[in-house]
Amino acid sequence: MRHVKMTYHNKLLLGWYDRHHRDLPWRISPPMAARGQSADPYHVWLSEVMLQQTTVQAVKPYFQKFLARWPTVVDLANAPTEEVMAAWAGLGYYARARNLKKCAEAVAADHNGIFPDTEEALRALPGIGDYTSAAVAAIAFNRQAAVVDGNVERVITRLFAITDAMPGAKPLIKAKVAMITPKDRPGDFAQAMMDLGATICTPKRPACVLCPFNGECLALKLHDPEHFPVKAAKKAKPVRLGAAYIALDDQNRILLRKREDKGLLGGMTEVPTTEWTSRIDGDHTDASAPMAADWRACGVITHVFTHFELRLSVFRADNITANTSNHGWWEPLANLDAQALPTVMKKAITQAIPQAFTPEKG
DNA sequence: GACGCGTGGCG
DNA sequence: TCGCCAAGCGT
Repeated sequence: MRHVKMTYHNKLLLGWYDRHHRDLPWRISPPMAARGQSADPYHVWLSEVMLQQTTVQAVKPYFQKFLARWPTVVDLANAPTEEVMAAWAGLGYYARARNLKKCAEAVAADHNGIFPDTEEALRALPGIGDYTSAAVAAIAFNRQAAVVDGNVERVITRLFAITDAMPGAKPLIKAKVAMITPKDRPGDFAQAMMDLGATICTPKRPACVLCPFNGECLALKLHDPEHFPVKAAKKAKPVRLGAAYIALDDQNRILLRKREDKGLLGGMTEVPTTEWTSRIDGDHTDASAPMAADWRACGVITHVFTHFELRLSVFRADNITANTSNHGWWEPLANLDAQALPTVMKKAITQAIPQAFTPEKG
């Protein structure tokens, strides 16, 4: 009885998916899929890592850029880490880029440049967790893996009206997904569930009237789909303060440094800053600057990270004698676009030098 | 299990 | 305006 019901779910969902197929750069065309082709594992893996906690819109240009520059996983494995970090700059969660490089190196060195085709073997690679291993196994290798991301969690908790709070409900959700994942077209099933969550079963104001499950959904029967999934209240975001120093020499070069490989913005490039503390220690001007100079205040920029809000006072000084710094390097302003500068650093530099960066096109 | 970890878009 | 949050992973 239950098996018959779930088969019905699959038909509803895959029917909807075939009618609403989204043309994304990492997917193969429906005619190719109909011929039994699967997407390139390298493309699937690269897109899935980029899509971790990141919107399709933001990922598209980065995916195209990476694929054009490093057409195969071996090309990526052989690339200089600094170039990979610079190409990732702006996309966020930079540990993903560090692990992306490590994963490519592992595939090249330990798997002959060929991605392993099982969920378990994929799960052992750097940066590949429960979600990504299942997604790559299902989408690239046609494995019957239970793919659970934030979209699927939302769809499943609504479909079955699961009232257990997150993240405690994850095992139950995984079990439900495993129960309804078909042996036939598991990759399409996974992508259909995620597309449904992204376009119909949205966090706010879901379009239930258009949903293929609207005759089955228990949360809709309760007239409260927005109530699912149940989540615990979040903590308040603390504020941290600091100062950033835009140092320019007489050749129009700016002083840059590389951050430690671990932690916040790990491995990325920055301008000199003070520590980011919960209160102002000293006046955050000349005393905390990287060198003595005629520092001029340029205003304050605010940047919100995952777990705190940062307010940076920006200072600028010109015509500095370059050898007065004993760490970092002096980079011509014309080369700023090619640096591994995270968005918060671009904001600080732009505050002091409005025309520092070339606007992105497309 | 809880926390650290970016960014940009949207209502 | 501003809080929410998006195809999670590592520790």
